[in-house]
Amino acid sequence: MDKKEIQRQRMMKYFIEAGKQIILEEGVKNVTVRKVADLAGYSYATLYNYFEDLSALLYHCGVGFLDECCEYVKNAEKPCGDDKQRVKNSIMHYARYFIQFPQQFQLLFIENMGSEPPEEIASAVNQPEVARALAKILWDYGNEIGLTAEEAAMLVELIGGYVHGKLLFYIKRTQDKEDGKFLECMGQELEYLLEAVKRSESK
Amino acid sequence: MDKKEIQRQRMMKYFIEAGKQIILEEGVKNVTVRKVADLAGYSYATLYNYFEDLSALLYHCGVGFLDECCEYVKNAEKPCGDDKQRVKNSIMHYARYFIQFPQQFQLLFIENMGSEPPEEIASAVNQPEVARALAKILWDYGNEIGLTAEEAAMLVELIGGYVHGKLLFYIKRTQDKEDGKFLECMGQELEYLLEAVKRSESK
DNA sequence: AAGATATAATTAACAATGTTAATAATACGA
DNA sequence: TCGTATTATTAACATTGTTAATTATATCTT
Repeated sequence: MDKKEIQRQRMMKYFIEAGKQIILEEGVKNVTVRKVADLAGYSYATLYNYFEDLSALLYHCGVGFLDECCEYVKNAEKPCGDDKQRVKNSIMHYARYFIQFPQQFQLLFIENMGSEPPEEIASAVNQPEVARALAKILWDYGNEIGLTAEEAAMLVELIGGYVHGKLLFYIKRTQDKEDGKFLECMGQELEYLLEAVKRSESK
Repeated sequence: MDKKEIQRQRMMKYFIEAGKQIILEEGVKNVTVRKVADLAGYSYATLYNYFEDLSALLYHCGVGFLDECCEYVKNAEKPCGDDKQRVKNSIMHYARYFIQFPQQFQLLFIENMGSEPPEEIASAVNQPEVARALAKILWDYGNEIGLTAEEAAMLVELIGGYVHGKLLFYIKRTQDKEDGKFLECMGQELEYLLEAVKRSESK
């Protein structure tokens, strides 16, 4: 009965894996219907039996990468250090992931898909688990140091905006390759912000 | 002698104006060599006598928009209010410009040109006047409230990252149209950050 | 001023792209 | 085993950026 569904899922996975591989090796803008189908072992038109269009396939690739990113961040949680350092470390690992895989930032935050994500993965795309997890970590920290709910929410927005803005600049700059320096600066700036917020609270 | 140069500049302007118009009316990704040339009153191949390729034309459009943005921000400077409010207002106007003209943010910060900017406008693209102006305003403010040079530099990075990150999210969300709410939140968040930094300084 | 030459503009053409329609192959049920 | 429904493939189309070949225009020399 849902034998068909199993087969369909499997086919989709073949195309998605091919797409992810090309994204990693050649970049998002080099993903082409024919290349993906070739790599998956099918003809280009076959792809359209499983995906509305190319952007639907790319959204599915994005979900896959988001899962990997989420796991990457979770695995990096070290219990050592004080609360502020733990929070900072989680955010830094999130950034580190995209420094390591710039194409995924390109896909998830920069590339214009030209159409909405497929319904079945819309929430995974628009409210990614990793984003919610980081927001929660930050929110809890805010509460711990005595921020009001509004202040904690603003802190989440401030840091979320800051991290993605910096990453946007980093990814677009083709020449800057000194990852270490970039992450080092980001660490200092996060440290400064978190410390300022904390000290401002205990005025 | 440089009669030729004058003519060349004029021709370039025709194409650039056509490009800017299409960007405003149909968006960056709908700019096409043939459309631009049509609107400028020439054949598509003629464009290549004046621009290396399409992305060179787009860079020139970007410079034009950056100039307009710079003027927009400068004209919005109101002398009323305290230092913090003046600084906040400048940043808000910068953001307001891109809320009003999302296509320009798309062009300047999101779109992947696929090649480096033409040499003669590389600095205007990479270190835009408006960015330097805003950085200076913020830096001066940091000094006024007693920050060290390093701290002031970090504040510039924090706010620059934050603003562009938030704009990135706003521009990519196709459905959210409530500009007022977005700018209102940004105002509150900037206020909170600036206040936190100030209070943290006068510990 | 007239012909020769350099410069600029246009048309024709190409390869690559996403996408769809027509066609071939395959699987499945009676 | 035959007929039908499903799935895969090939052919085709319109657009895209870009270049080569060709035509028109301006400039210079005598």
